[in-house]
Amino acid sequence: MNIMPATLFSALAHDTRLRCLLLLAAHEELCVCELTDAIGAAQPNMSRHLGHLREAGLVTDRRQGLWIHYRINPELPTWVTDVLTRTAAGVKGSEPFASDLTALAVMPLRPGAPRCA
Amino acid sequence: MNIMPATLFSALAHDTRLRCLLLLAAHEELCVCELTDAIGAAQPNMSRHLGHLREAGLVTDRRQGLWIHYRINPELPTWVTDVLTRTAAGVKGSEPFASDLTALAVMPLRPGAPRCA
DNA sequence: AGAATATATACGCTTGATCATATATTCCGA
DNA sequence: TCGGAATATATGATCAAGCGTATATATTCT
Repeated sequence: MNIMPATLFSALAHDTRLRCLLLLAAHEELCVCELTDAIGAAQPNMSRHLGHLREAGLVTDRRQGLWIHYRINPELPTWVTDVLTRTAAGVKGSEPFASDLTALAVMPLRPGAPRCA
Repeated sequence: MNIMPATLFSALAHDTRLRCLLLLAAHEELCVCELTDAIGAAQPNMSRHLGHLREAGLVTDRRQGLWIHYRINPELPTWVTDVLTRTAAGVKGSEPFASDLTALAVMPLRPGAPRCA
């Protein structure tokens, strides 16, 4: 698995995408509706940003019924996951990243429940 | 010293700027002509990219006579320098970053000598 | 089959990034 | 004080990023 620095950093350069990645770094796997709800983004925007991350090779997707679950690409080179880890540590407790985690935690209907939010 | 993730990653998202930062990470302090020569960029472009890095707070500049020396801002939060260190380790030996270091090493007239390249 | 839900894509638009060229500024040396 | 070198900035053209709206696709449920 190879990734160009410009590809990585361009992907991280938009807050919506970085917020997605940090949520995924904390939760292993999340579906689009969870990310959309936690971040409060419009659905088409979230879809496009996730597509961006997918094309950059940073995340992988898995369809399960109606939902598509995203996770951080497990084949990323270690330096890339290191960058993500350090960034997560650096922004820990600051907005909007902190709110994203709590918003996800209090989200009422998450997949696995009969109906998604 | 504070820096927003989007600011950092936008700055790193362009190869010319990343190459400058990695050169600076390896050499403590470099003047514009050294960076321009090592990377092979057009002078106005280099100036604008350095201005971008300066406005982002990633580098500081110091004027010494004719030359302006740049260095990585020593007041950066640790997570930012961590990101830079990990990135440098990740791209070590790959192009164009490897060539930049050798190009700088063989540069004939570097400041301190009577005339810059 | 048809309705409902989750996700993705297409289109038009606005905004911002990058570059090439030209010009300005700052400083050195004669 | 004048000329030239190093660096910065302005300008205009081009191109990609991002967004809102609308629409398409896929899957499940009835």
